[in-house]
Amino acid sequence: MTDTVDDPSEVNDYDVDGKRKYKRGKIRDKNLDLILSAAREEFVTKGYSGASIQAIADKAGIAKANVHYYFKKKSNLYVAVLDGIIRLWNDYFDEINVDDDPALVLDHFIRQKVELSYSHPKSSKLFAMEIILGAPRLHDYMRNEMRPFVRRKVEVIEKWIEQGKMKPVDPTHLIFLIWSSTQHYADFDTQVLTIMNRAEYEPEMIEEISNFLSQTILTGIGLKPPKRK
Amino acid sequence: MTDTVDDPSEVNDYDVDGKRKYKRGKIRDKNLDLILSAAREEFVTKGYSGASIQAIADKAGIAKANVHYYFKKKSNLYVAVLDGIIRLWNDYFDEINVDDDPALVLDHFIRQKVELSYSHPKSSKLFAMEIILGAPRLHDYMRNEMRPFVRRKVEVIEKWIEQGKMKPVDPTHLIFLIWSSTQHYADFDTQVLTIMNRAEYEPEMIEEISNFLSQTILTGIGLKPPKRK
DNA sequence: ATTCTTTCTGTCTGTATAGTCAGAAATTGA
DNA sequence: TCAATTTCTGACTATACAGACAGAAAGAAT
Repeated sequence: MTDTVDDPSEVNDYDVDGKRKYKRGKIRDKNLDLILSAAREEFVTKGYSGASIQAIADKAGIAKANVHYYFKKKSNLYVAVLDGIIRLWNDYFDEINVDDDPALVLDHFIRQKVELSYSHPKSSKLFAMEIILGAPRLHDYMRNEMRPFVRRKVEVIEKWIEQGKMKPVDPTHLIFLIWSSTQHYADFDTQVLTIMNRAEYEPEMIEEISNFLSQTILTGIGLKPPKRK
Repeated sequence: MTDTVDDPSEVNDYDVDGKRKYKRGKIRDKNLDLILSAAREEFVTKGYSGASIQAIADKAGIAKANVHYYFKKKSNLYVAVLDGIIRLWNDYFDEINVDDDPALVLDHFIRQKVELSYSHPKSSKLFAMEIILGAPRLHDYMRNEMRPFVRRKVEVIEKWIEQGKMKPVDPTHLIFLIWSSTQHYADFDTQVLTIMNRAEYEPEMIEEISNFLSQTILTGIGLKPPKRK
């Protein structure tokens, strides 16, 4: 886990031999957890500037000064929250390779992303907000992680096309299409639900959405959507 | 035009007979313009809370107190900006009807939305941010304008399906798919450009994007994309 | 029991910022 | 020219908030 304190040298869990100097207490972990999830909630409903440490502290049931004990500056807390989101994202990213069946892989990818939007809408929104604002804190991540990730997928898709497994389409735009259409249901849930006249998503809707997107996109690029029972 | 001041009765352009009491000056119009576009810029890069009236005033070349003369409260200015965006949106929404050719209409709709994302990225972003934050100021608009708009389109698409003009797909999700995939290029431009390793969009890219989306989506719902020369 | 470390908190400070206000300056209309 | 109206501004107020800090409380290790 990335250090959550400002200056890692200030509170260092490990000595020079890599052995623990002290047991990282349950207290610390519990509080970090409380603070991080309160922060996620606060940041996503108010935006970075609109969020207040006091509100986060209240939500977490912790004194404001104690939040500052764990995270010296607001921006550190924010980065820590984003960090968690990126880790979550990466866990879901799995690699694909040339021998795989495009239809199966893309179907799985789409369903996975819809699922993620459904299970972690707040994370999706926070990530979206950060990018809309110009991603000042995510530039490195995007250059160093996102771009290579996309490039690897693009290469595989290009091979598939060479092998005649699918119609020649621009793989990058295909990935954008999948990202945008799936994340839409998390990021714009307010709009989606208002228009569909619902209070919240139901599992059947998620199934419906996945089916529609998988069907439409796969067909759109000349693949036969895999059968679902 | 909607009144931009807080209490419309305070500064009223019209007397009881509906005749102008005084000519609305060029000064006023010019300044409203300056302020609104500075505000759009500021809000979209900082978010609502992060934006400061001072910064907006500076950008507009107007004293802060004078900004408050035109817009008594920050939130009024913000709403005025959103108002402008919605008006712009509505101008682009054109009605469709049963006799139209689905492929032509949807192709046109997609290209129109990509074009709008390209020409007004900031408006798109601001709108997106507001919805992500839960659309506290847009609930009415969505219930009263957006939902009926979607419903009208949905009805037409359903008729098309009955007439066998296209595959049976859920029209609402189709509209979401078009919205999300097109707006993505405006809202997430930072991500898109970083991944594509470009500094900014070029007209050819816009053409490329439109072609890809129109091709893929139309094919996906069983329509033959119209020929382009 | 003693000492060391971590955890916690009340209080304080400085700063950024929305919004007010009284009156000056400019513009317009007669 | 004069009076009415709009436009503009500097100075001020109130408030919300991030962050600092010193020291108290709790916990762990010996």
